[in-house]
Amino acid sequence: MTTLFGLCDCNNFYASCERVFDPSLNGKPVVVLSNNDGCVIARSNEAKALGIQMGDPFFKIRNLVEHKHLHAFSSNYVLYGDMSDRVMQTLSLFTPNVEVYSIDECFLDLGNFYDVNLFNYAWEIKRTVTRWTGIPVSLGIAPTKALAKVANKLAKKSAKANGVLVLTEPYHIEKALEATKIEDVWGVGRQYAKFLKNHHINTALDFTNASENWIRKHMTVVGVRLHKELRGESCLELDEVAPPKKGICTSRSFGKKLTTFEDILEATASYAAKCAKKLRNQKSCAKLVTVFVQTNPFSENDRQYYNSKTICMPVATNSDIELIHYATLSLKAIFKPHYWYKKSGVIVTEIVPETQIQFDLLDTVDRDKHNSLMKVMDGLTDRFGRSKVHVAAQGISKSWLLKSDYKSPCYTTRLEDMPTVFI
DNA sequence: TCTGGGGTCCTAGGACCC
DNA sequence: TCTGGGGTCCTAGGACCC
Repeated sequence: MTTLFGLCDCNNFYASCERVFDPSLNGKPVVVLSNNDGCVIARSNEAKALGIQMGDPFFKIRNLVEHKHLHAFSSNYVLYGDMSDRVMQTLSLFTPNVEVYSIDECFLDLGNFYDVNLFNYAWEIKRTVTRWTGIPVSLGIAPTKALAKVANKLAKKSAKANGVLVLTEPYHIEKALEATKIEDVWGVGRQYAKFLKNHHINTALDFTNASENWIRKHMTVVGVRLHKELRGESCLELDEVAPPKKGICTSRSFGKKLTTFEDILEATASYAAKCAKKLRNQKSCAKLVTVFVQTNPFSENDRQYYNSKTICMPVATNSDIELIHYATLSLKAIFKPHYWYKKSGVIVTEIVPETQIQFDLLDTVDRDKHNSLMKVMDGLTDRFGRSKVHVAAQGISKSWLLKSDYKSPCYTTRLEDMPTVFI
């Protein structure tokens, strides 16, 4: 069977989302910042042209806001998630089999489309997505996922391709591999790129010409899979249904350095509640909860500390109340006074479906009561917005809150102005 | 002053068992 | 004191992705 994959990805996705709702930003340099307005995580083409790099700390480029009319936005994930759904829904009209690979990327199974004019079809997809959602996209089509990635990258880079590239002819595939630097290949990160270049493998084409045994020896079976994929042998299938997550993590840097147990507990309790909500969304429970804390590694004058503690809970749970309880115990075990803390996080693992929980004979928790309480809380959250109802440990001072000074309005959602309720 | 967050997969090595 | 092979499970660490 001959395989054929499309990879559609949104150009400069977060920056494009901000533009959809404020067209006056078109043609101007735009960046979107990470949580806490820490560093740059998305750039419009104009921002790239100013020399701004992915991951640049915002404080180092802040001067460009004034001097180069740079527009900077705090990240607004609710908006981006919503726009992502619209793009994915539009794409799924063009083939029944799609894999949402990330918030801004989607693989399309085009295995049944060999007899249509792929070039025209690709353009139809691109035009429709842009017309219906306002988000510009690029589309690469090729016989394997890794080659579709190559095609997508060139589609974006080449002025001639202008956002669409179909790679089905061996000659075109070879030319594309030759034009792709090894560090730009999907699955080749910084370490492998350095290693491969030391062995005179500078392009994707060089990589396909290396021996499989040599690659297995130095890059494990993952490298071998990539080798096959780039040579046109499809090894990676389309994963239409996302498998349930094996671990869920919520962690943030604080808006400022914290030192008291109470402040850090408030933040950590909130992260525990977020993990519980993520678990409920995927209808599962977790048995292990890990809490970590750390100081700011960039503050060279501060004494540094990192520690984590994992607790195995008696029964797997997805209740805010229980997770906060055990997260608190974990935090108590690792918290040390007189440090300036910058970040904490909660990780839940050993995740099982809600319906397959091992109960404990000595369990004293009224689980039915917890479950119905969580249902009520989720219902209120859905109606009135996030953080309107929560467990008291999450506190009201919120001195740990993230900085988010440049956030755009919630264009696609509306949060009612309701008072916060504690339980 | 100010440097993100959330994931996956693979391997090597140690502990332990028969 | 010396001697073997094979299996499983767990963990830490390293690589990668967006």
